[in-house]
Amino acid sequence: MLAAERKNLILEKLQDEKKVVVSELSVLFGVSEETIRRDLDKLDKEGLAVKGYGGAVLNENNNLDMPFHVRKKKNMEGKQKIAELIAELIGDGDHIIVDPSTTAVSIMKALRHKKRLTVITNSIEVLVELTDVSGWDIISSGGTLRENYLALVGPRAIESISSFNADKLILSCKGIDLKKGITDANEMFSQVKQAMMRSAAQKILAVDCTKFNQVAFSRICEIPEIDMVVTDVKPSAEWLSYFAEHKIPCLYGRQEK
Amino acid sequence: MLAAERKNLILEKLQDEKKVVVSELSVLFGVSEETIRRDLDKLDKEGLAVKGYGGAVLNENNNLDMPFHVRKKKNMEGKQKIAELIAELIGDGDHIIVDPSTTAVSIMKALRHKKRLTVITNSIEVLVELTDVSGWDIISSGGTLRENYLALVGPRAIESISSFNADKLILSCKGIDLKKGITDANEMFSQVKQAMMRSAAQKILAVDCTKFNQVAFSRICEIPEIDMVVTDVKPSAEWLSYFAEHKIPCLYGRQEK
DNA sequence: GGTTTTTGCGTTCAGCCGCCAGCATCCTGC
DNA sequence: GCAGGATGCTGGCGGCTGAACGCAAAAACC
Repeated sequence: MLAAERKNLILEKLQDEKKVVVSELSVLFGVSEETIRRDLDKLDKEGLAVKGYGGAVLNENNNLDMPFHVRKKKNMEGKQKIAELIAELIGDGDHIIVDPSTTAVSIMKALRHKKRLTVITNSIEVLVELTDVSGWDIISSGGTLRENYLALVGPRAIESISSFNADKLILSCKGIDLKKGITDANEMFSQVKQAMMRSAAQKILAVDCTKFNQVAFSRICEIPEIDMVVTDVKPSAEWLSYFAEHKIPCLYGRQEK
Repeated sequence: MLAAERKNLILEKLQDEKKVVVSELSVLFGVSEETIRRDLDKLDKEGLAVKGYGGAVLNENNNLDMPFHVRKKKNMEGKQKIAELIAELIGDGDHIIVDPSTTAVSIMKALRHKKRLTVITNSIEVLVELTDVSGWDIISSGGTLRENYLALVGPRAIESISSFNADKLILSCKGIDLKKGITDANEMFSQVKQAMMRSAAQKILAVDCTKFNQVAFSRICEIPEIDMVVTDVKPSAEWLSYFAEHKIPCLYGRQEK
């Protein structure tokens, strides 16, 4: 029995049972309790466990803030809430188009238990997220990789998306404004998104609260072209009356403003 | 027993059993423990294992730490060597087609300093690797995501690849055999690779030494259809004479057999 | 044949583990 | 609420085994 191996096994047990007891581990591995305590010390120092009296408990906190996805943390609960709402709108066997956004990735996580979905996307992150689901049809548009984005754009992307007819589009954007409509960071993206809108029967806009009253460079479409809006927090009265007036259903999570 | 071969076997054992013990490996391979330690050292440096007292345990961590599970595989120096050799064959401004493989990812790293390359690929990993290079044209074939692979396949992938005419193809495979030719794991992949061959003027096979005399399920092509072979270690006399006979240049790294 | 790489040997060094003593913490009974 | 016993923690010590290092021999490469 290797020291490192024992440490891994303790960690596994910890993850299964959320806690471990020094005395149990001692007899389980046939080593002294001091040794176990030293192992737990290390796990504690590595931030994987929290040592207490008589044993240790799992440090759950650590699973979420992985070193890399720092930027994705921005308004994670909001995106999570949106994802849950969207998941209720999608049925087994649906054909959906998804654009590139961190919200879209959250939505994919929330859709994992659905069956026989067909997903069409130009987002590399969405593809990566979906590599290990089974029974789905996952289609990547072709296209040119946009520098510093994990997204495919250009005429080839537009052309390939245009050849599909999907049930639903999950659309994201950089800004939504009463006067300027729905806008995105650049023309490449907005052109692809326009193609997506032409290829989907129902267009669902998934935006978190930070996008309201923002204007970005390139217009995707006017607001009434959207069939439904899903967001995390209740929009202002102004927005709600606008949506009501244009008969656009608007779903949102709990908390006010 | 080749050093690299031994290292690969250790890695396999490591992946099977999650841990290896220095003393065991020493008697298993009939080499001294220091030699084993040096091997484990390399595996540790490559991030594949974590060396500890008395042995090493598998490093599962790297599946999670990257934004996407870019799993590194065995024989990293071999792939590195191949990548360096390939880099010398590629000129600024070239149009190249790249298929999905870990070797291809290594090659992309080695090509980073080139200018104005056009890369056409169906590999998601290659796309991710290239998101932050500037001045290149990076084109993704469309297609269906193959479950558990980060690769696009199917008629759409084939169709879009067929619409290009590239200078060079960097081809990988699962097996190369004198009788059975060049083979890959499944039909989906080999069909796409055949399309790639039709779309490229020069076909360069990039394979590490472990692929020689291996036969996989689905044939990609006969060996003479390849224009050049690049590998990490000097192939056997049998292979060298075969290549000479068919006038296929063969580049390789240092060590014997 | 000269050079580079790989391997093995022997010495020195460092990490792992168990034991023990002293201290901190928890628990029970009153 | 508190006292005293029980249990667990900390730190030091020593034995042991594996690790690191330098050097030299051998193999392989050009």
